[in-house]
Amino acid sequence: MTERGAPSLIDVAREAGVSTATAGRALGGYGKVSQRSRDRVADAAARLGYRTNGLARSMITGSTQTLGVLVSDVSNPFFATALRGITDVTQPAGFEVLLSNTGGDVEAERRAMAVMSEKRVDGVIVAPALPSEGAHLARAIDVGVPVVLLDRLASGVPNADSVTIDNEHAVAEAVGHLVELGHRRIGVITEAGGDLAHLRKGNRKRGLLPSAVRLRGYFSALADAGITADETLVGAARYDRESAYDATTGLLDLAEPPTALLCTDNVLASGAYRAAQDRGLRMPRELSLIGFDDEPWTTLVRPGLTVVEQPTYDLGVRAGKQLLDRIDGGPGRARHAQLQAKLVARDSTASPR
Amino acid sequence: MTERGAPSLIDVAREAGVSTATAGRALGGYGKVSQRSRDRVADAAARLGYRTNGLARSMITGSTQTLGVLVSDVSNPFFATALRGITDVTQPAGFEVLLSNTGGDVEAERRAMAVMSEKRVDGVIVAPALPSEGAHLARAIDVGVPVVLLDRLASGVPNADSVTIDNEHAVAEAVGHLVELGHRRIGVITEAGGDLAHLRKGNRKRGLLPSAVRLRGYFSALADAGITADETLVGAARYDRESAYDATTGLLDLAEPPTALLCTDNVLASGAYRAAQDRGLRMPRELSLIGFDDEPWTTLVRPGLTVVEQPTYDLGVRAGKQLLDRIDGGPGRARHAQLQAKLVARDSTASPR
DNA sequence: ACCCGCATTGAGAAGGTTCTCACCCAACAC
DNA sequence: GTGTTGGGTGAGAACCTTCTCAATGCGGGT
Repeated sequence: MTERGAPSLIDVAREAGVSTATAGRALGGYGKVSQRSRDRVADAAARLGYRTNGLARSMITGSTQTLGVLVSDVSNPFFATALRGITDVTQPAGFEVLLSNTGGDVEAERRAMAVMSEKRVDGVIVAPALPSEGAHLARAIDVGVPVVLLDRLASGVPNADSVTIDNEHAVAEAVGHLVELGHRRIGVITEAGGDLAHLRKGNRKRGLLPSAVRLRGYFSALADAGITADETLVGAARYDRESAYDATTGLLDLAEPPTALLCTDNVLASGAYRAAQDRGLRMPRELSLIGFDDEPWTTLVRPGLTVVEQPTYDLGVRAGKQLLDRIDGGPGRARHAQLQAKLVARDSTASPR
Repeated sequence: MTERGAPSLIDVAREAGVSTATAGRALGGYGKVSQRSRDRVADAAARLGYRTNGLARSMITGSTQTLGVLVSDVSNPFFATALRGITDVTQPAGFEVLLSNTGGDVEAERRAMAVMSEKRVDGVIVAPALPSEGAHLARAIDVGVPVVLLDRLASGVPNADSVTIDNEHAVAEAVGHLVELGHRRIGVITEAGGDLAHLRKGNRKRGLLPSAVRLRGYFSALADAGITADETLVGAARYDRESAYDATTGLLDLAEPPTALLCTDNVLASGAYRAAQDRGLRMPRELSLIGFDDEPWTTLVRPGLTVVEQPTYDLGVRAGKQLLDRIDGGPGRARHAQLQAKLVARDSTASPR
């Protein structure tokens, strides 16, 4: 049926009766070719079913027209949406996306980075699994692969561009909203556990997951409002709904439970929402709840969930654009873009009783 | 800073004092190399910061260890989840995924397929945007690129493997559930418009979108239950929530409105749910509603939505496995896997008043 | 008749790896 | 001593394109 071994430029050239140089020029759209030759080559190529060998081309041109994207989980709506933003801006520019799922494992991320590098991608967008570890990213930049950080700043990677959300401001707005409504006991459900004292002291943003930045933003927003933070109101959860459910239940069981709850993430928010529902708590009268990141369900649910809406799609778009710019412009001073989230007040927040 | 032009195998060989052949063997893990040579080469490579050039390797081995994935929208949870299934099974096997968003446009899909082909991917998984058009897929198979169809069967591609959901059975179960509860006027909200008479007559599955297959399943399930279908109960919508909202409102405005509603998709289901809520209809007492495809919100909402749960993640896993098998085993008779969906009864369905 | 400029073309190198094949040398059997 | 194995090695081809550079043909000016 089909001859194994696709026809090469040499075959096309022979069929058209020209040299491979001319055939290449005609098909590749570079250099000068007479109309006559162009036609004959095009004919021959069509006849043989010729497909350019991108590998050979990339080898000589030094460009693969391919970008690497490294995220921990594509099935997470946040990353899926950002990814869509990336492809929407890079595909029209002629770039394809090589996707890698790191599953949140730094070692996997390191390997993936090496593979990207071997495959000679023209650049990489990465949401570092563990922002404290950036050595492998720095190495990539050293060998000439542009890197754009997405959603989180890794430490030890001074030359990487970044596109992130202004989490501190976002949380400040959310806390401000609650304070304005009259809340004083404001709890938080967060994925970021660990040493709270240490977290509250530091002020660097590099090396922290967004949830940690948000948690710190929560503390400083409380301070700004003149409220002394109560660390028992910090509900630490793993990154899943059930865990958030339990953490929420824990806070509501306190002798003096919070009158409002801020979730640093949408997955956690769904768990918290559920916990409040199951307890028969009337939102917003008996509990105010704020989620992070907008999603379809937040408007479907009764009461509708007040959320901090992240410009997730734009995050991807900006990262894609930034990478294209960097590929085009070559190395230089790193650029850091920070997008603003905005509070969308719905019916899950109100003044406490 | 960094010397432009990465070190090549030649450099490593010189540094290690061996031939390029030996250096290649040591680093590539093929052929025989003495321990002594292996060590010296490894040292030299580390010293120079050598990275294998995957392009050159692929050119000679004929394998890129890369798979193409073509979907209409990665940000759609369905595709995002399936994609996760794909990567989870193909990455451990040493394959990377080249992703392309077709946006549901056949022309874009055609172009993407050409690019994949030029980049010499080892195989492709595709959810055809327009199942009636399969010529470009058939062409890929002809030139030796294995193709696995995901979620929908394209016509004119006899040699492609496929992994799909048994939509007919899934819908039959949903309709059966409603009939059993006593419903006779069962409406449907669907993305598949067009010629109903023609659709009801045919019985091929190729060339139809899942929503069309489901709509046909709806008709035959009604027939099986001895209910004569009323085509005014078919609410045709575009593929978005607002349109589903309107279609639902339309059905509920009928002189004899349906007592139960089946949605052929989760996006449509969210619109329908909203419409019922806004009308003040008490579910399930005044209206029973069934969605398609499970998602977090369906359990968050009150009443919880009864759904037909698709094994979306598994769909991806199976497609990935099938493609690996095909790459491994070479061409042969096409294999078609069909996964079963299952009805998950929650609180949005009950007997009509 | 001669030379110049211009448009087009072709031969061959380059890009970096793996594969083929011949060769070397030590070890071992007869 | 000769023949035979076999591990280890290296030279060079092969993969397929783009790039470089020299060469060709031709019209027009002198």
